[in-house]
Parts: sequence; C-alpha cells; structure tokens
Amino acid sequence: MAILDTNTSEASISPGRDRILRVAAELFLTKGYAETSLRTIAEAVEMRPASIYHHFESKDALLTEILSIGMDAVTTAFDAVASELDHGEASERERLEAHVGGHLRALFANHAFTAAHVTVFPFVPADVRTAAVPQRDAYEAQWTDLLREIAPALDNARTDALRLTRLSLFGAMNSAVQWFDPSEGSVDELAANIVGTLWNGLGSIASGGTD
Amino acid sequence: MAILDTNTSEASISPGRDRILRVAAELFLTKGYAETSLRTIAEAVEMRPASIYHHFESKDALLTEILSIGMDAVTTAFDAVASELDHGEASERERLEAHVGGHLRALFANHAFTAAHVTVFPFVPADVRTAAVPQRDAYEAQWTDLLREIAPALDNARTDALRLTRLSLFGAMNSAVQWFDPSEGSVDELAANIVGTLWNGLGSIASGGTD
DNA sequence: GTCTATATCTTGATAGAC
DNA sequence: GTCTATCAAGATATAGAC
Repeated sequence: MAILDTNTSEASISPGRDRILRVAAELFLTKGYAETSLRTIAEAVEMRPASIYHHFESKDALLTEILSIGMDAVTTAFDAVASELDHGEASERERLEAHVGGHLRALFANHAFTAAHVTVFPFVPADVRTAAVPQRDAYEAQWTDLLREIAPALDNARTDALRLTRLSLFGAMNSAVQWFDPSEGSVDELAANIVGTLWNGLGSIASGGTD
Repeated sequence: MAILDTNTSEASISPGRDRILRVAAELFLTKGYAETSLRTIAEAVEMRPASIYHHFESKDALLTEILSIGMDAVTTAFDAVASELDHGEASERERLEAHVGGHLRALFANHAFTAAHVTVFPFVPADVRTAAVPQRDAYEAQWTDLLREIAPALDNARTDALRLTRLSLFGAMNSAVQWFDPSEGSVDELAANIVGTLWNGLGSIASGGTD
C-alpha cells in the first residue's frame, strides 16, 4: 500500500498512476493543495482532467496517497538505520547522527512526497488529515523512543523536555526542505551540522566561552 | 504602516478594518489562504462579502497587510530586546536566550499574524510574496548579525554553518506555532528549553556521557 | 460604510462515446 | 484508459442604491 519506487528514472515512467502521483506531489508542494487545480495537474501530465478520475477517486484521495508515500519513505529509512545500528556498538551521539542523517536523506530522496507533510499538511481537508495521522503518530513514537534511550534525563513530566526536544529537532530538520538545496551541499554535511550543534551546543564555540 | 495594536481587548474592537484583519488572519492560519473564501471571512465578521472591498482592495491586499503586521511584531520585539541588552553586561548565552524569548513571545502574542509567515507564506501568490520579502530579509539579517557576534566560529564560508545554524534555529522556534500551546506552558520555559539544548547540547545530558 | 444583486470565471466531478 | 462535453457549485470582484 502506497508503495512507489521514487528512484526509477523519469524517462522510463509510463503515463498513468505513478506519473500523476509524482507530478501532483511536486505541484502541491510548490503551489499548495487548494491552489493546484486538477486541470493544472492534467496539463502537466498531458492528460484531460477527466482521465485523472480513472486512477483516483477524488483530488483528496490523490493527496492522501501522496502523504502516505511520504511517511512510508521516512519510516522505512528509520527502520533501516535502526537495524544497521543493531549490529554494532554505536555511541549515543553516533546513533542520533545516523538517524538524523537517515531522516534527512529520506526527506530529500523523496522530496515532494515528504515535504508535503511539512508545508501542505497543516491545511489538508479533514478527511485527508484523519487518514494521515496514524502513520505520522507512529513515526513520532519511534523518535520519542529513540530520544528517551539517548537522553533519559529528558523524560521529565514536569518540563515536558522530551516532547519539546523532539518537536524542536523535527522543526529544525523538516524546515530544511524549504531552504536546503542538495545540489549545493551534501545532506550528510547538513546532518553533521545539525547534530554537531545539537550535541555539543553553541556554548562550546561561543566567543565568550561556555559561560 | 501596518500597525495594529493586537493587545486591545477583543470586546472593544469596533467592526471594520481591524476586525477584518484579525479574523482573516485567524482563518488563513487555521484553514489556509486559498481555502478561506471572502464569504467565510465576511460571515465571521458579520458583514456581506462586498463590504470587505471597502476596506481592502483585494483578498491579496488583505493578506499582504496581515503578513506585514506579523513582521512588524517580531522586528519590534527584536529591537526592544537589543536596546534593553545594550545597557547591561549580558553574556553570550544570556543575549541569545533574551532574543529567543523575545521572538517566541512576539510569535505567540500576535499569533495569527506571525504564524501566517510560517505556514501560509510558502503558498502565497507571487505579488504578495514580493511585497513581504524585504521585511523578512531584514529580520533575517538581524539574526545573522546576532549569531555572528555570539559565535564567530560559525562564520565559515566553506561549511556555511552560520546560515545553517540560523535556519535550524528558526525552524525550531517557528515550528512551535504549530505545536506549543501557551495556555499549557509558559513561553519563557519554552525559550529556556530551546536555548538550554542549543547552548549546552544534548551531549551534556546523554546517557553515555559527552562522548 | 454597508447593503443587494450580479457579472465572470474557475473549480471538482460526472456521463457516456470510443 | 483516454477522450469530449458539460454540470452545479463556489470563487473574486464590481455596480450602484441607501
């Protein structure tokens, strides 16, 4: 369900379902969901608007599947990193950096599908939101568990630090889809920078020392 | 230009311009710009759609002014913090925390106007974007200068660390408009948490030590 | 400054031929 | 599986009375 090999070269894609998904995801991301009409999508895939309805029940159903593909991508990446780490003896910091790197690589490898969760999601229709929430919650839970293992001291009900830290980290990572250009710098360097700052703190390099 | 006292109590607001601005900002934030029709706005302010056009030239003009009010709020807050710090002998960390706190307080005190810059901005029409960009750039420049003073080591053209750090920090702070509820926790505590992690690093509290 | 009434356009979606 | 043709609803915006 909601599987799409986003690495297949563009030229080999035959017109149809996959093509519509890719093109629509790109348009929703750049122009917005409500701002993108089915006519615009149809034009971009060189079809008539009515033909879209042979592949998708409605515009909402199309968006629902795009969001599902995006969550599959980051969830799969998380699991892959976790099973890779399972064999070695990684330090806390190495684990964090591996997962941040995995998340960011998945984000940019499936850019239109994952980025839609960052920018488009806040405004999706209620039924689309309802369909997407379980997958999102499950992925958030994976990160909550990870952060708790890495830094148990965060797990303080009074300060809510675990939740705040997770959401701030998500905010920092996910905002990158709006300003980071993988063609101008490596995603791994971005991950190293984010984790470097997050782990050691700005205090370690501040002009006035660690205070 | 684009001045609106957002602290005036709701009851004392007479119908008209200000009311439209507040209500429209709230609707754009929760439902999205394209998803919110002038009919919906008119209904919420208990007017007919045509009456909106007496106060605003177009729907785009209404959004443009909302975004401008939002930037005024955070810019004013930044300047206020800066001039306050000017008198004392604040440490690097204290300066950062004061500005993060100022940004977050301004964010939540003018929530609908500032949050629109986070969630609505990516999809605004081209002319609205063009009008909003100079104010946004100016505010970003203030933060770039601040971070350079606090941590000059970031200013490395090769790693682009200054820019990455600023954008990650913005990502973390601004994402809070989507998940932080000021009625359930103080904004100052949120600021302290973000700066605490950013300054000292997760390494200082990790289960395996600082590595 | 707000109203009624309406022009004009675009939207998501459907029917049915091929 | 794609097409032509079209519907019904909703969009922004305007004209002009009060």
